[in-house]
Amino acid sequence: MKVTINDVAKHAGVSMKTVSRVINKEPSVRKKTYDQVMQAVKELNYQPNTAARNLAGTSSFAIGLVYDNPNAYYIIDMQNGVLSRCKEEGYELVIHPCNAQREDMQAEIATMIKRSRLAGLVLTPPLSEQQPIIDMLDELGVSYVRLLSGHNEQEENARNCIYVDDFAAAYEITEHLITLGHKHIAFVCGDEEHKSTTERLAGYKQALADHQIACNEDFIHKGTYSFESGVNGAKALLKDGNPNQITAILGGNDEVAAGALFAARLMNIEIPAQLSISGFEDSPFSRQTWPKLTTAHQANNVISEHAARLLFSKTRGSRNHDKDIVTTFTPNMVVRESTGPAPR
Amino acid sequence: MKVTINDVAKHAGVSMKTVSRVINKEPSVRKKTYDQVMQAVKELNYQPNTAARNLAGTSSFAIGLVYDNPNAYYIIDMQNGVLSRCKEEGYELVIHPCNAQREDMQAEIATMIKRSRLAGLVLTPPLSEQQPIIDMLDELGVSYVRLLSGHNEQEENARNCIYVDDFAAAYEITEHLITLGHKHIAFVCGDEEHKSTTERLAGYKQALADHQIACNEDFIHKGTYSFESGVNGAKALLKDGNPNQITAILGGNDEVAAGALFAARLMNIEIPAQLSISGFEDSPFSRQTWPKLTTAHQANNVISEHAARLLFSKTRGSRNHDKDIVTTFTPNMVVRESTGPAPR
DNA sequence: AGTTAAAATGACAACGCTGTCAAATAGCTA
DNA sequence: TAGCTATTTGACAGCGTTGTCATTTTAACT
Repeated sequence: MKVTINDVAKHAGVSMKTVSRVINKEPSVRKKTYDQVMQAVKELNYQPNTAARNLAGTSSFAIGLVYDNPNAYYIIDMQNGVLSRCKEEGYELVIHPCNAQREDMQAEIATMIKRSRLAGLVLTPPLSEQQPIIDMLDELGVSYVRLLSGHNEQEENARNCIYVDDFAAAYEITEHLITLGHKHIAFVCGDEEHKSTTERLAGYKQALADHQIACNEDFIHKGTYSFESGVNGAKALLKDGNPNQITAILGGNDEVAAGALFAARLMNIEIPAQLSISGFEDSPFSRQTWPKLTTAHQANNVISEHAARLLFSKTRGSRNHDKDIVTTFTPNMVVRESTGPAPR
Repeated sequence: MKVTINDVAKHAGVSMKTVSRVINKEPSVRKKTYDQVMQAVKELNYQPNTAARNLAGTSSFAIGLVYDNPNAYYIIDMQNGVLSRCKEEGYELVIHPCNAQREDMQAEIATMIKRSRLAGLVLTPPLSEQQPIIDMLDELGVSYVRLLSGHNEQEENARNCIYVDDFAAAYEITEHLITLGHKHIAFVCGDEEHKSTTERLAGYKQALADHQIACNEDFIHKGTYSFESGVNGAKALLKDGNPNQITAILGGNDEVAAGALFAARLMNIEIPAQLSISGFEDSPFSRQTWPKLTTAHQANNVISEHAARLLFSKTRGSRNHDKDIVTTFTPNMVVRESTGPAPR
């Protein structure tokens, strides 16, 4: 029933170690030997025991995905991307949702790493932005890859980062609205402490500046990345009969935009005839509102797959070529029905 | 740096085996000894090595979550529920998304079980409904828990099932609509092969029957559990000026309902003034539409936590008491703004 | 105090694999 | 063909736990 490496070795007429070499794709195994072993593996339907490999080997065959993010779509995409890479490499994925608020979060992560002897970690925002965590990981000597908002700064410490250029995306969307004739464009920010918020806001401001549109601080509403925040933000911006004559709202993400859409509906405002609204991220969500959201497509599963790729390239003896790993992703604008020409 | 069980043993002045007993909460350890060991564990900050435990022990410290479901909210909730239980028990969770379409799915699952020597499996619908998979698991001798639509039938093989009573929930929602005066109530089904579809449809029919309302097969639209299907379903049901005078639509789930909402909007139908729409599952989604959806709340994280609980109660020497494990959950109706009195 | 059963603890060999290092073989050159 | 190096293979000892079973300690009796 249970097939061990020893069985395979006997069946192929070689030593256990040679089988091990084949399994691990180590070099210096003659083609003929390799084939013999593979044949035996197939015939016996041998499955290497992960626990034993983890225990005996230098590094384990598991990586971790750590997140503190309430957005289900985001997480699932991230997870799937990393998972697909793991499958490819024969690694296991240990997922670890956590709460940045909690005091013991760091200790918890450290515990997990030790217990599972993780080979590496993929960190998603906003955790990836927290220096204390990074410091702890460095101290523990675990390799990790951070998903960050921004663009590759060519810095030394950028080696283990994957960037999403939110600045560029926000710039593009804002410019799109400007081209449509909008002059009073508001922005409902996501969580202040997320770097994506800063980046998106900066892109928005830059686009305004480049088109000689003064940036009115009243047009910027501070909020969080949630539907409710979108509702409140839009309500606040448009209250008292929209004195600022806002004709477009940029949502911090799709949920915020959906919230703004919701608020607009409550106020009997026609979208996009009277008000344009755009989102961010292109979650499935943005296709399930009415009207559908203009947004910036961010292929989270691809991004996270590359994160895992990068991690593996560092973990193992760089068998992978770093060359084909993209480290900066720029979301593309997707124009749908929620944005239109500015009303006059 | 690395603390082993041996270090703890020395520090506490006992044998390795005794430390092991403490770690595993085995009986027959004197309180005094127990305290000594725990103290040493704390002082040295000892973390048991999962790989070694998996290798040496009879069963491993990992369970698997297998799913084939595109619904991100559903998966995340399920995952979180199982994960919280795992954390409690010191287990790891191996997640395994898969595609029921693929030929090699079964082999893949078997491989995963063998590689990781999983202690058990949690199966979510629709995979949990597929007999071939169940047979394979039985053959492999792995313990598992199935999440199913239906109610506990007290059958022998129901021992490892957690039920969600979709029948009752559909009945409740339909009755709610009937009470509001609706007589022409349509149903947009989810995927035909999902048991939840059958159950929900049956509940709907039963409610109609109990209230002497004839069931018109034209009111039943076969579709899938997707937004698009909701759009298409509603369009089909209401086309040509709504000849059937449908005043309410029951969506197969929240996404379908949101799709119906979308379609209604396209047709300039007021919700709920002209048409009531209700969903199913109470995903975050249902609170982010306009108007918010009436739906049936299904606490997926609680449900899955109980699934894990049940699994652990079977896996280990029934240290857990089966008694406090709920095996049938009935979703509660949540009335929001998408349903209202029937127009006259 | 002496006997016996029950409870608590410990010694030691697995678990299935990989790292280390030594041995064997192959591929050269002279 | 001997002599040498580079390549390929194998023997064996761990990795950090737990299972088995023997041993010691405690408790509960005469």
